[in-house]
Amino acid sequence: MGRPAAFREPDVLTHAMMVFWQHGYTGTGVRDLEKATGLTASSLYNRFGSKQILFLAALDHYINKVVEHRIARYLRSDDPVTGLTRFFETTWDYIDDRRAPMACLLSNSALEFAGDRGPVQRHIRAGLSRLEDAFTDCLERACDQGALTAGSNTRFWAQHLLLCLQGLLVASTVAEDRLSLAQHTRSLLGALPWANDSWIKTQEITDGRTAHTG
Amino acid sequence: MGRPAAFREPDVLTHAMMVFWQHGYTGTGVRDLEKATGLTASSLYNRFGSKQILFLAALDHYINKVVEHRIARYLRSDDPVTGLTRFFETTWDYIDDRRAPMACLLSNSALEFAGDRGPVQRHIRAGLSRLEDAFTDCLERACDQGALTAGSNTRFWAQHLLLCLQGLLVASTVAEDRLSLAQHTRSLLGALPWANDSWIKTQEITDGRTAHTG
DNA sequence: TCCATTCTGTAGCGACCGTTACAAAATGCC
DNA sequence: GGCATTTTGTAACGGTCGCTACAGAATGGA
Repeated sequence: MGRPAAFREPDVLTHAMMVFWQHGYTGTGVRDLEKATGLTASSLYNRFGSKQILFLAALDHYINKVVEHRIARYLRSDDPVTGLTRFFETTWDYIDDRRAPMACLLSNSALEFAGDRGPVQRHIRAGLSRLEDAFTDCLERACDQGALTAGSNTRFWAQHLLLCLQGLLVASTVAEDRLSLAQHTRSLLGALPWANDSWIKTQEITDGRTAHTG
Repeated sequence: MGRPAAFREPDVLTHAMMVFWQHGYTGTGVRDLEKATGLTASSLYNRFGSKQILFLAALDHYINKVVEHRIARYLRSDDPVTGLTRFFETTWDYIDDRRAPMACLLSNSALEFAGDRGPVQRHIRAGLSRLEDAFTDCLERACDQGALTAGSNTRFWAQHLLLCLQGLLVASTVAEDRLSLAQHTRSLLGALPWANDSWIKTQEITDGRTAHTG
């Protein structure tokens, strides 16, 4: 009972997420959140209690929507190798759109709350773990298909990919050309324990050359 | 002529740098800068003109002192391979000291000013270029010594190391154990085009095992 | 219809933001 | 000692910060 809310919470979280993504936690004011969501501070506080809690909800929303969507689309695709490659390649798809948020809300928040030991860090870690698990699954399937050498430590390499991904995200915010990003992505993926020359073959299919060795 | 300043600018920049490093640009208030430097806002504004300009000066100070010091100590050491390894390994030296600033002022600022196209991004790029050049030099010398395969694209691999370093820095802010950081550092460096088994040999000297393949 | 409950809009709280005006203090030069 | 010049400390500016008190609006249940 009581007066029904005039908004749908997922929409509010999506808008809040975008603002936090673009301007960071500290850089986002409650007035910005009012504009982005179309709600008044009253409603926001009535529903979420504080800016910090709203931020945590937006973080979770990011994990459940953005991250999970990319996992489902690329890392769980039928072809794990191509999916993995596409996952990385699409990381900087919006790099030229200055109005689009940059990099990844998780990485951005990780650095902004670097000294923190509170709930924010815990939520970030949860999101990164989800990615790590998805990478592991993907690599497991690549193993099963014989693309990776049998018995590879998929958990380790998943962590490794996650670490490299974060580097790629930071680099993408200062990169002046996207070509070099693509080349470095090849290198990162090339470091995995590929079986035979399955990696090279995949690369030849994708664009017909390997760029950097010489 | 005129009244002499009661401070040495390098000291002021060092203190300002530390605060920005820990709390970011937006997260640092002028009152924080007053406390950290021991100066009043009057003096700060009289000398630097604005918080933004002071930040840029602190960024340059970081590049000229912190980054340059690490370059000189590790990347220009007599043994380029060991130097490179130590450079990475010492990245998370202060990870357990909660009062120490986290990660790297350049990476932190890169993400905080991700959407920016102004002077901040230019200063960051300048600092990263300095690192890239130092990596290139270091790899060149590794080539000359026969540790890397002759004719390797050192510029590319330097950029690659820079990218991986940034990933390592982000990861170090959320890492719960430093052991895995060390293992991933081995992987990152192991992806370089080492000649023969010079890399393996170096690793055996350092700690007697390679951790993750299995 | 009246009530309890929940949500919304207005208006404003005290605190802090980056910045500045202004006068006193400290120097070199005459 | 005066004077021009620069730095320093005090005090405060208008604006924004996160947040909230409060009254009105909208519901379901009695």
